[in-house]
Amino acid sequence: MGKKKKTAIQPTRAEDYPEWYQQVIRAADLAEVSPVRGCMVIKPWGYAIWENMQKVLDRKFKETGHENAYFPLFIPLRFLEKEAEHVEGFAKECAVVTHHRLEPGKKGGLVPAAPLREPLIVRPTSETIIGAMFAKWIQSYRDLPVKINQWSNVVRWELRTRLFLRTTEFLWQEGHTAHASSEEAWEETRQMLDVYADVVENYLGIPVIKGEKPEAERFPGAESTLCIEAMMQDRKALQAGTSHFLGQNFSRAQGIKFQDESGEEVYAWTTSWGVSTRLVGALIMTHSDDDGLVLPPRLAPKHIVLLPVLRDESEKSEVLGYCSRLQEELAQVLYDGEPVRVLLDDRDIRGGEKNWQHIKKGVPLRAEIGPRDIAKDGVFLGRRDTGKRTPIARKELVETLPDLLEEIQNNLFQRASEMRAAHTRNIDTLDDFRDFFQADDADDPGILGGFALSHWAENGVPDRILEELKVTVRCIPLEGEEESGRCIFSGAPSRRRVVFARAY
RNA sequence: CGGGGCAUGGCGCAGUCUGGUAGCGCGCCUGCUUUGGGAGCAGGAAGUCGGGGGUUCAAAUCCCUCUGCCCCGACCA
Repeated sequence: MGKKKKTAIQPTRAEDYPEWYQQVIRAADLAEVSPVRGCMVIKPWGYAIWENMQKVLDRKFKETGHENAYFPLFIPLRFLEKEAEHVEGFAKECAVVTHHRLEPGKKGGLVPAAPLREPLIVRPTSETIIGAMFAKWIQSYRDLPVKINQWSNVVRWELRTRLFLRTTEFLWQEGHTAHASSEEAWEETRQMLDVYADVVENYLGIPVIKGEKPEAERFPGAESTLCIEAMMQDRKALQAGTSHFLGQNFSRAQGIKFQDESGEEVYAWTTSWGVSTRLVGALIMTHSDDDGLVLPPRLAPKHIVLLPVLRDESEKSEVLGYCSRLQEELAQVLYDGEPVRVLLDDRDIRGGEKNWQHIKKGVPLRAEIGPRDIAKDGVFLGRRDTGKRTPIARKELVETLPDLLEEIQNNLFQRASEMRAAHTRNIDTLDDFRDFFQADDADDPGILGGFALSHWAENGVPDRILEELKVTVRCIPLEGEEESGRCIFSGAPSRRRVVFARAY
């Protein structure tokens, strides 16, 4: 009997994936549930990851001509009522503010007093309030396009929450733009999807499929919803970002109109697009292993942690001196256009314990530095992605650090791509489809399927087999070759395969 | 909103059926010994047992009631 290898996270992914996810978050100290229903507290290590995402996204928004602004948290009820589909889509999950004062209650405590004349909705998304402002700002075709982004929090009263993936309040950015023509708005919608795909693939290291949502999954009020879909390690799909072409639906509802070059009054074409702290969840579920979080270097709050090996007092000052000189030296090195982020962890706790903490937090590189290493003017370097640990000379470390970090970055993307490829199949019959999503897999109990690429024709009728298997159409891919075939459910003609999966 | 469960030191739990001095593991603090992959031993701090009411000589335990949370379903970035 071989002893089971001890993992830092228990249970393992194979044993209980949802519980593993929670434990990774706890072990990496990313976030925890708050005393407030459905809301999380994002702790410094988790927030630093989000800040790094924000930084790169914000830069790309500005490079594509967008400006940041800020709109109110509260939306008057009547604003939301203007777009019928939109109201219906969000009505069930809104937090509503009905009072503006607290008074001592008769039985003690405090009770709401002073009802508001009109209830205020805590924004679930800001199309309506931003649209109302756009209507004021836009009069002439010369005022267009208007391209605004807002970094904010939103509230959706979800019935079931999971840290980062779905919480009552979450952080996100929402882009809102208005254009003079349909073509230009479409171009914007598509451009921002490309920006998202770029950031998610090249910074988060998560391969995505760009696609369009089928009608049933569209954003309420949108004419088209584009999305990027990623496969998590339990082979479920996670929607990582969306970009909506809103047509003239919202501009009609909110009176966003302008005079065109011929003097005619016409409605603007609008878009909206967003990504949220859910990306942190995607990051966790894509790269982490049974020892905890694994971070892609481009987003890691720290690239390398220096771990002094302190055996006794006499060596302490020499070791710490070497470490802080190395810290300064490494901080001069540039990676991804910025100084390498080095942490010197000189806390007075045991070396093994300390080492494991950084493994669980996903720091890409760990350098153990003791008298033996210093004698050779080097460090003992551990890679989080591969688990390899080897001695390396200080000079070589300093010279190759950017390449090494980039290699880790690429390796993670590569690994995730291979994982996705291994669980993506073309499927052409109903039997195969059913097997794919429900056959027993001895290697991964409870983890089934993946992405099934099958022909499908949208007919508005929910399919019983899909409901039974809990599978949905994740997207109709935008890229890749068309191929004529027949819908595996209805037999109706189809021009391309779509992505089916279980989803978060 | 339907169905099921739970509430006991910071975290995870036992104890409740059968009422009788508040327990365990982890974590935390102190000391000694250790130290190149999650240390060992010894000592210590920390709980009005979710709130309110009742039964009883006596309630974490029995009864009533309220509140909160979790799981399954519906909703869902």
